Amino acid sequence: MSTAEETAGGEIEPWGEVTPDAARRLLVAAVEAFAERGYHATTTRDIAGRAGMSPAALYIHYKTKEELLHRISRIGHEKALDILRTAARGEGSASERLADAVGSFVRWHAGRRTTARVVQYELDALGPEARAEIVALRRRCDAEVRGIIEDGVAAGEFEVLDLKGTTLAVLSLCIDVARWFSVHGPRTPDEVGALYADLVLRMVGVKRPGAAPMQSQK
Amino acid sequence: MSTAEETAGGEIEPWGEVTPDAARRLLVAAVEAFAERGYHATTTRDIAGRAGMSPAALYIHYKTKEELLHRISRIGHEKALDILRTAARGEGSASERLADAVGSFVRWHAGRRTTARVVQYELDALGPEARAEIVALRRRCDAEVRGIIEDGVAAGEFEVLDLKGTTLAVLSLCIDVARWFSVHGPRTPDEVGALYADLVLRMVGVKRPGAAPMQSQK
DNA sequence: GCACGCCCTAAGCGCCCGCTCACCTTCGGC
DNA sequence: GCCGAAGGTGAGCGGGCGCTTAGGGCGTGC
Repeated sequence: MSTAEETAGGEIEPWGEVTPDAARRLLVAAVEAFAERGYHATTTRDIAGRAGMSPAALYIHYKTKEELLHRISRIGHEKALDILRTAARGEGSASERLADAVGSFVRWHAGRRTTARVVQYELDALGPEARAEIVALRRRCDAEVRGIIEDGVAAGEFEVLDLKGTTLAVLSLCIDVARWFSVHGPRTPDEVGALYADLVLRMVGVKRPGAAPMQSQK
Repeated sequence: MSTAEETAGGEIEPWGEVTPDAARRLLVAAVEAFAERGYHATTTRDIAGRAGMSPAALYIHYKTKEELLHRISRIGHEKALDILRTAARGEGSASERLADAVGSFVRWHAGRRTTARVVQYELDALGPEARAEIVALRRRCDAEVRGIIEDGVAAGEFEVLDLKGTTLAVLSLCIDVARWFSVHGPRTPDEVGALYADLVLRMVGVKRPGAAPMQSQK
């Protein structure tokens, strides 16, 4: 694999699946620009400039500016769904799987904040068809989390009054990390993940969430 | 007061303080447009059109499009701060005040979703000075919530491991309501407020949050 | 009854947007 | 060494943007 699929942390290199190289550089530039300024405030000239190309080069690899956003959104949502699905289908109790899901989901939103910001907050800039495709992926994310909580209720581990509302709140809490998290802030993605896993276990009524929590880094 | 300061619910009519009438209509139109499409995707022609005026009329009352956003943001944040301050300085235990703060804050984000969306998500479109002013208001909101949680910890009602992190998460949870809430959805603002008050009490470690919860409307 | 000041409009300026087009370079295959 | 495809560039088009300006109704004071 010449495109460096694996990083030191064992994580798959993001955007590794996008080829050729020029198309990937444009896409990465677009993610940065969209995250900083928002889709509508970003110009195609800015994207091309960040990728070290002329404005016209963008249109060799992408039909429109919206196609860039669509591709980013789909890849990002597939990654998010993958994270939640892996945690949901893992071994362990519902409490462990929920903590794992929230922890890794939050780590992704904090660590890959630029991508997450675009993925979670620029949805409305897509046209109706593209939007519908992405919304379907989001519903599958919701179903994964709801499944874990249902398991916990069935097993008597959790105590929730409103299954759908609680699921919505848990996902909402995680997603909003992309809005406020800053690399210059006092917390690492791991720390936020651990904090949020604990908070979510409390939300679903686990008695002693701190008994064997995910370890904070410091 | 000829401008209908009070509504049936006893709530102050929003934007009642904005005069003259034409300026208020333009501001309300801008709130709707910004909430629907985002600040950058909204044109001054669209705002003026919604207010039933020509594009030039906007500039009689506002110097720039950004001044509209600034005014909306300041008024909205002052309202949000007022809601939290009222709850924080009320009577009752820390649990009751926290439930009250979260409940009313969430009701505002759901019931006045268009305003809240602009206020919470279009901050980055402001210039540096205006942005700094709004950020200061946000910090005061944070301080109000943190104060209640501190009180609860001191009184032995709450059990939190990370005061600042928990405060951040509580506010984040409430704010994100503006992103997902829909008037076409199955929940009323009151119901979401009650649900969230319960979830937040659980997050801070209150043992039996449902013992005397805020009543749902139905 | 008429001059004045307050709102508002029609028209349009200068700019920059998304996107296109004609042309140029590079490079592997034979 | 020539050729065509792939991938790039410079210039620029049509249009919509934020905002300005000259001037028109119209209620009000006297």
